[in-house]
Amino acid sequence: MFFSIETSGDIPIYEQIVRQVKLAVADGVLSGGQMLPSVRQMAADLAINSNTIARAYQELQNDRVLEPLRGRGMVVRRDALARCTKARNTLVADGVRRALADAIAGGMTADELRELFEAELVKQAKQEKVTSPLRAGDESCD
Amino acid sequence: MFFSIETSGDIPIYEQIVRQVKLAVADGVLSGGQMLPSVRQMAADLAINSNTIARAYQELQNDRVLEPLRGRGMVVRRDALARCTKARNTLVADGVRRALADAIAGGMTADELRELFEAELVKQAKQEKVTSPLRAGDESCD
Amino acid sequence: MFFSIETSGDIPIYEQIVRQVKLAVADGVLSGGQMLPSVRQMAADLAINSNTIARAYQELQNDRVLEPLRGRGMVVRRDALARCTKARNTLVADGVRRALADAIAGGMTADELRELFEAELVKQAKQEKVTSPLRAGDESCD
Amino acid sequence: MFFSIETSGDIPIYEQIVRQVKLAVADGVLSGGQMLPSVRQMAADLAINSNTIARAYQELQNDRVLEPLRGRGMVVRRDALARCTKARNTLVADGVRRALADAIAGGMTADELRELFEAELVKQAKQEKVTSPLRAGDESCD
DNA sequence: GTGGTCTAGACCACA
DNA sequence: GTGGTCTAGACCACA
Repeated sequence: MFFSIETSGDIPIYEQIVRQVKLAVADGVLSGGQMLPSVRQMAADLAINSNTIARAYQELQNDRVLEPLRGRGMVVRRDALARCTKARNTLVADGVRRALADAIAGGMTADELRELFEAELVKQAKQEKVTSPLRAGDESCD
Repeated sequence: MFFSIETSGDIPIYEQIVRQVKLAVADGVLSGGQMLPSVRQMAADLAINSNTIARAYQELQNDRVLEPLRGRGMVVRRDALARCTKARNTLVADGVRRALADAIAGGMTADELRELFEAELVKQAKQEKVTSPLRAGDESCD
Repeated sequence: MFFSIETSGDIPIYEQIVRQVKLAVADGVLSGGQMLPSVRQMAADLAINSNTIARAYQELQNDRVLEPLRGRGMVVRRDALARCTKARNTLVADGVRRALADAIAGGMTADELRELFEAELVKQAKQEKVTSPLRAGDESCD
Repeated sequence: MFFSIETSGDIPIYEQIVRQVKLAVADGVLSGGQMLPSVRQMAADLAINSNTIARAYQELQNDRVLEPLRGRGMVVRRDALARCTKARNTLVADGVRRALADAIAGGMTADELRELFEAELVKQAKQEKVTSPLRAGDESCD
């Protein structure tokens, strides 16, 4: 479990955690039945107040991604994958939609947009290679 | 100038105005020398606190998109187009970048992403035809 | 807006508020477009910490019952009625279901249950008459 | 004795056990003089911390449903039936009462409530036939 | 004025 | 040990 939290920046900490957990489940990095670090543990790891972690866990419970095992901690629900994949899709689609709306309102053409999209896609794909251990050594110059 | 403001939702009102003005300039709907409605006028039109409009205008002035016309209101600067086009590009690119980052973190493949992107693109292009006054009367059945 | 909060008892305060708001909307006492007391106001009225109220409002926002009017406060959403009616129905059905399950597991017969149900129903109906100002003076002996 | 325990969900495990024992006694499935599995046995069967079982047994002893048989475990008291029937009645009545209170607060009419109640009753009665060993083989198509 | 976030710290029930 | 709730109080952006 690796979370990267930005304490400055406009997204609330608990939201960052919620989003990262959901994306990790969608990605398969986190799967059904797996336990999450305890509230206190994670608070210590991230140097964040435990109330903030508790709030994130609470929200993940409301969203039926986690379930409590009484007295033992929080687990990823067996049926969380479908839900998180769906959440990821709407999250991404919403982002794309908003960006497109701005682009069109600003007079960008479809072709300019496609170009921009592909450029960002290869940029991130390249970065992904560097980050992920899977194909290390494979990446071209940066 | 038609603005559409959402008083619910997560984007501050003043920021919605700033963005819409910049995009309108980038699009060519607003061009150099054109005047904007007075703070009072716009506040009345949008049923919004005039401080909020004032703040938006202030930010647009800081960003050198508008300039005050001594006691007669705000005008779009002659040199605003290039600046707004640039602003639009980074705005869109940032949106795309964030969406891509989420998508990749959530395990979406490049192909799934391209598909989603194209789907949203045609959706918005279609809507654009209906909305925009440019080719009114041209659109086929919906 | 009348809320009755029990600070002792096993239901969290913020949950009590959430439930009462939803039921009030379902009942029609609270309707779309109506504003709720500000967080601070309600905290003062109920003599409860404002964080607790904020948490309730937050949950009501997540459940799409309330929406924020930036800088002005929280309003009941126009489409909240249907949602709250549904929430009420599942809330009540769940309660009934659990009670029935216990009853059956404990060997109660259907007829005993019906009797108990009707008894409680008239009891509460009577109390309702007393509480509600509509038909005061109408109630029989208690 | 078959218990079904939910480790997620809002009811404490020890309380689930207490309730299920009482209901079993009220139902006649468990009767006076009958022995319960030892704390260890039951903890092993249910894959649950033995402290939790011990706590449930303790509470059942306090409520005079079980009594210790000097070093040989716990037995159902001869006089437990009446007590458990009463407990069952108040348990069910409380549940019904709470559900009714919510229903009325939410503006449900008495008739809607009766309909809902009857619907749940037949649902559970049907399920009961399938579940219970009493009339296995008797149920019609589902 | 409005709501939202975060912290520090207390206290609780539960396993 | 686990999570959950609540308080007091600070700080923030926004209208």
